[in-house]
Amino acid sequence: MVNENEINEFMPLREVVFLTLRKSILRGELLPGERLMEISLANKLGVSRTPIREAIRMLEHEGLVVMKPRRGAQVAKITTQELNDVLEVRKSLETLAILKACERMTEEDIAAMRQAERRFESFVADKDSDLTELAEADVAFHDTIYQGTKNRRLIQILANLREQMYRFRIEYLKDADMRSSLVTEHKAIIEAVCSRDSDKAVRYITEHIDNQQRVINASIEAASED
Amino acid sequence: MVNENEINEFMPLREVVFLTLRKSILRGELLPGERLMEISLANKLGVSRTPIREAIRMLEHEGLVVMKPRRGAQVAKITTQELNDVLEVRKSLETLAILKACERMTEEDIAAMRQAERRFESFVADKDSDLTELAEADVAFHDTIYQGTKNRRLIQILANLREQMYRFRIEYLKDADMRSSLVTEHKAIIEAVCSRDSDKAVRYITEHIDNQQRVINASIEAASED
DNA sequence: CCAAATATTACTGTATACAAAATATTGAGA
DNA sequence: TCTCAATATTTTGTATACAGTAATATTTGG
Repeated sequence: MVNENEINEFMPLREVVFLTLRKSILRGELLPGERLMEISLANKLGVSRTPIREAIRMLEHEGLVVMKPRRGAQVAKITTQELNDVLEVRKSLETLAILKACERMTEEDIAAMRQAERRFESFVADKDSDLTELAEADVAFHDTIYQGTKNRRLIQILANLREQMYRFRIEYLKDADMRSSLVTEHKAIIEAVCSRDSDKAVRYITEHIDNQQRVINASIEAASED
Repeated sequence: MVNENEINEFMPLREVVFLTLRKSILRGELLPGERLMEISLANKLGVSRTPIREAIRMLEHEGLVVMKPRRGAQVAKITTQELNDVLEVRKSLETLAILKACERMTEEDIAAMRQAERRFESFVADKDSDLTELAEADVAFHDTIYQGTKNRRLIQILANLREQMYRFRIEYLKDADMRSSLVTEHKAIIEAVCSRDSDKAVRYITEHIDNQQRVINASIEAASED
């Protein structure tokens, strides 16, 4: 939709601001509830209020910020309820995605998926790789599946739902055991897709998401005890 | 998300402009490919360019307009491919919705659903009722199911997907036979939900969407022959 | 009369200015 | 010292101004 992510010099400032603010929110640099004040943001980023406001409109529509009437924007708070709502939808759409991927992935698509998995695996093997790299490699792997569905709308919605959970994805990547079991799960998914075995693929992806859900809920429980 | 739809006088102009433009696009008054020029829109709506631009940012993020670099916004074109992409996702999420509705709808929710259906039925019976009323009553019926899921994210995404197809929904309501079969389908869905029979409910809702898909694709075929 | 070069126009992208509203602050009186 | 009102400050919402670029019209040479 908006996002092709190549920051070239012809990209409008609003896009740059949008990407910058979104990254800050998803990485937790801007905390939930924090106010986004236009003038200070404008000063910090060295632009005027106009592109700041337009970026906020985009973030608002994506659900990452909420507008308080006459009080401006603040970073959206995520409740356990909302997170589980997202996961419920996501599980359904991930299932649809893997089904369609089984039907529609070409040999090249499958090669790209294997390639992405190998990359993720190498980051897991490397003890020095940081969480951001790891998370990106995981995203890239799942993206190859999404792309395999050939359904642009599905790709877009899934990418969006994933972003809503970025902060929590980081959590479950901290655990080394979790990482290696992710590799196992990825490989099972790949094999199922390769043999076009949609029943198996659905089973594995469901398990994959369920595992994530468990870890995320546990980490929220832990966090709410602070 | 953005949309609580009560146009009160404290609503920012950007919201009013956003809702106005969206309605125009969905009702086909602004045609696909048509350019949205800021100054003329500003003059027409009696506001300055600022709220127009912010509304365009929201529409852009919703996918209803696309930005051509340095050429501004134009109404997004919908291809058959895109429409079928939307329908594929929608079928999956409608299925999820009816499942969760079976689990979670309260007696009041079910009463509201029956009520909405009766209203739709009376519009169908009335030969004078216009298509817009009919479409709204149909929307209201399905909304009661969405609300029954208690999943705000799901409600929001389904509402959004439905909007993408507004133009085509009108098509299949033109046929009187179609309308009465809609009533039958609605009733079947209600009974399944009432008895918490999720298998049956899923079967009926799938059929419901499949019927829509058939009619819409037929109407697009017909239209593309112009 | 046609084509290329140039001038003009129109529109976007960005910055800034101004008004109204909300919030914070100050000060007077009890 | 506390409370409440008046004032100041901050911040949003909207309008407008200005610059740069792409599209279009115009002119000029062949």
